[in-house]
Amino acid sequence: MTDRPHILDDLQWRGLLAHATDLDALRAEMDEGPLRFYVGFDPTAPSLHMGNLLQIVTARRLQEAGHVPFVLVGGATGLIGDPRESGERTMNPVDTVREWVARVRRQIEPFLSFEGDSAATMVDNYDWTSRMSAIDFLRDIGKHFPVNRMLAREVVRARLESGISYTEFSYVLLQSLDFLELYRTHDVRLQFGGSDQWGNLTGGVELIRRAAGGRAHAFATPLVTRADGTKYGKSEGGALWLDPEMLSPYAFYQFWLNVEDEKVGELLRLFTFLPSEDIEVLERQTDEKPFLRAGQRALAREVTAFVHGADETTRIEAASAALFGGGDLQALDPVTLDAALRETGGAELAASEPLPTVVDLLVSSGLSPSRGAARRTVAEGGAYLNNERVSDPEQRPTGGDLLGDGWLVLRRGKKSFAGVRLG
RNA sequence: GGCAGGUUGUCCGAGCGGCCAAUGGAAGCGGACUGUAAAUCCGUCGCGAAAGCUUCGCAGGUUCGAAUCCUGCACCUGCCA
Repeated sequence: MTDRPHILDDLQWRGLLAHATDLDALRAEMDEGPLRFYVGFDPTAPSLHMGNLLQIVTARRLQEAGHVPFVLVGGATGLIGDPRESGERTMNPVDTVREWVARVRRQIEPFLSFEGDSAATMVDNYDWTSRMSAIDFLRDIGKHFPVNRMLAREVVRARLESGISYTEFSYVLLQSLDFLELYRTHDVRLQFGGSDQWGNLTGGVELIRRAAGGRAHAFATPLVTRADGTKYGKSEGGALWLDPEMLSPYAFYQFWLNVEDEKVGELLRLFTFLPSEDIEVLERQTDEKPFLRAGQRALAREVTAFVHGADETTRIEAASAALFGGGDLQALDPVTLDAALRETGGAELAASEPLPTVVDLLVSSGLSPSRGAARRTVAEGGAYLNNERVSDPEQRPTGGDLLGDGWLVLRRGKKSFAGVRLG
């Protein structure tokens, strides 16, 4: 191992410390030896997404620096719901939450090491929360939370007008209880999370101080936004899911590849494990020759490889090169073409005579949500068959249009490809 | 429990008996310019080839005709108890 910077300096340099409790004190504790830390994920969906990925990557950085992760999946908190400004959440059915807990656990496992000196531990707050009686909860936990302070929290204040249930209002107590529990049973002394969690994080630190007379630490990672300040993490058709069933690795890669120039450096720092020297070189390249998209390429490669694996990433890069290379699709060898179109997704149709119209193909490939939308796309000049613009919605490909072993390459707009295979 | 106000398309938000598939904004989508970037400009934006069909919290009703009026129900907000 080369002489790496101190983990806190690295996190700082990467811009991961948006808020933090006393960093000098935290550093002193870290320097005494491995520190046990925790980060939690509530099962609010069947898959984790970009925002959670930042926490996972951060946990991994800390683990690689020798500290010991406790990953909490919120089987209990997921049943309650963290208040958000947009309004009261609909409570998810118990069975659904239980299933999501299992899925999220499985999803996290590959990203951390569960063996060796700094082996991670997976915990579920349902284990201790469900056993607690309402009396104990109110006496032992509730007593430490002044309501006037709770009311002063930003989310809560935002919700006082529109309304907030007691259920969501109590959320911070549960998350604070988690920290206290892990502090007591496993000597966990650091929690981090997204900056929207800052109130919940400090709630736990405060509770440990009041209830156990202990000292704990917390830091929050920044909210990742687009250059114009709007929220990130949207890809075509929804959130940037980590589950390959919910968002294809190809689409995941494309998301990172299309990041704005202004954000490349920031995202490289936050999400990749590249050393600072490499990132600085990429930042300079992006600045001087943005059209080469060196930063975006590295970012997309690194993050996709972390989430979906190096082999898959190599295939995606080859697919992207084939489809966006500007070359003649006819000239591509069938194996490359076949591999590329498998990455983009699409459809497999039974060969029929005559072949379906372009409109039908756009719909069956998933590129257009309805036939009306597909017709519109054609009318707007945004439909392409084998990279040639189509002007007649009723146009039907012929046998001569089939590439490789029976593929048609559909494209909507500049960058949405889909392969339709007739077999 | 009482009184008042609210529930409109992905979101915000107009409409208050026919001219409403429903003004406007945002998001989305397509085109132009570029670098598979941003910004900008233009177009588009329920389903259907069309006839037409389904939408304005839910269920009924009045009317030739309802998002618009009436009744009941659900949920939300405020004031009172």
